[in-house]
Amino acid sequence: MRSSGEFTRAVRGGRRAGRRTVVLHALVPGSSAADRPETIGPTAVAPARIGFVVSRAVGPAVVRNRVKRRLRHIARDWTDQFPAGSLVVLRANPPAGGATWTELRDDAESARSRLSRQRTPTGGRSSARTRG
RNA sequence: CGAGCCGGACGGGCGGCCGCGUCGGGCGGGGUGACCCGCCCGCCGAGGAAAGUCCGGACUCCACAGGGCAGGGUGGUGGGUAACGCCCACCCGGGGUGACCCGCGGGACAGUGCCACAGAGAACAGACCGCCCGUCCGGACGGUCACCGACCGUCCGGACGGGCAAGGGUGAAACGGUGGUGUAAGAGACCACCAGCGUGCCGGGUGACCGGUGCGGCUCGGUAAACCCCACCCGGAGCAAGGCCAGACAGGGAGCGUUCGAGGGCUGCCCGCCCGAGCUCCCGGGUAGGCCGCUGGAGGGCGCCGGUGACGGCGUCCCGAGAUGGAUGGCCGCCGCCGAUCCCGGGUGACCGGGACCGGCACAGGAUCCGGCUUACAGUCCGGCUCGUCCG
Repeated sequence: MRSSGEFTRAVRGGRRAGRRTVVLHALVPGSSAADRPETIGPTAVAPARIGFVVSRAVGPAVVRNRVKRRLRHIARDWTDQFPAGSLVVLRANPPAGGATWTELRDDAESARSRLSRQRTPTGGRSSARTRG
């Protein structure tokens, strides 16, 4: 995600799951009439898109860049974990600057499984645990 | 060997797997086209401070970048440089035994302001204690008169009048210092030397200034990161500069004005100059996308020459980030350095050598590009120099 409008819509209109180091927002299309899936071409639907928010409260530039790179690494395979057209925002809390790699990964994956499990289209809850 | 001063360099290394960004090549796709997208392969991919954004430039636009006032900056001298508030050398002042270090280092007889507390007195200053002289009072001792008492002399204490500023004490600072003459006691009151101020001459230096010598009045505080004065410098904005393209919409109303000039620009004002037919406000609507600028430059390494040096000249070789929600992340192996624990060997011992395992390895991330400054920083290496001790 690149535009600030998309970030605002995802953070304000989406579901939220908070952990110590990160907060995850996910806006899934179809939940309301205003959030129709964006279309590219006549039939294809855009895949889920992800954005990151790392504020100055996390730390100086070196720390912020490292946190953002780690979050990007974690979220590499998340596009097929959310329905097409979803807007997903992964935001870092201030403790993320001092967290280790495993702490950050576990928090982010925990938040993701919480949101993506409840949004499985078939309603099945056992098949959503695809972590690892 | 110990303590220390100055300068310079580095700031983890090698390798494997997955992933990311630019560029080049290949294949495929979209589009009339400019161009864009996907996959594969290859090369490359953060710093000495990339930081703070404090100075100086290059570059871009403002027509030229004019004069005065205001404003800002700099402040020993000479040089280096594209330029600087930077660097080098020297001068002066201060500190250190020394190598060296520190200095926002013009002007306080152009003017104005301010100097707290303490202290007697703080800027044409002042007399608390004190020193000296005189008068008076009291006391002690001695002398004279045969005694009480009186008078005279010496000493002590007090009051009053006057002289003094040497000594004590206060302070960051007390209107020169030392010695002498002088005096009732004293004082640049006078004398010698010294310090300081002003001024003349001689010598050295491009210069700041230094050395020597004569004269003068005798001493004349500090603060200009207080106003101010003097000299010199400074046009404004900044890569979101600026340029090209694509795309979209929808206009309506009011006011001022078209050479008798609205409105702009040149800095804040004035003068002077230039552009000039649109400009301002209200209501309503649309867009905020792409490309260029964009990285080879006052660039770096080495050698020679000039210069005390900063630096300059010549020759030769090398150049391998250009993102735009902003590319460096994840996992692993070996080595290096530091710290704790344990084991083995040597030694009476401080300790030395070897091994195992655990933990740690700083400060910090480009955004137009350079030259500086400042600040942060685990640790390592190199060179030069000083002082002390011991040995020869």
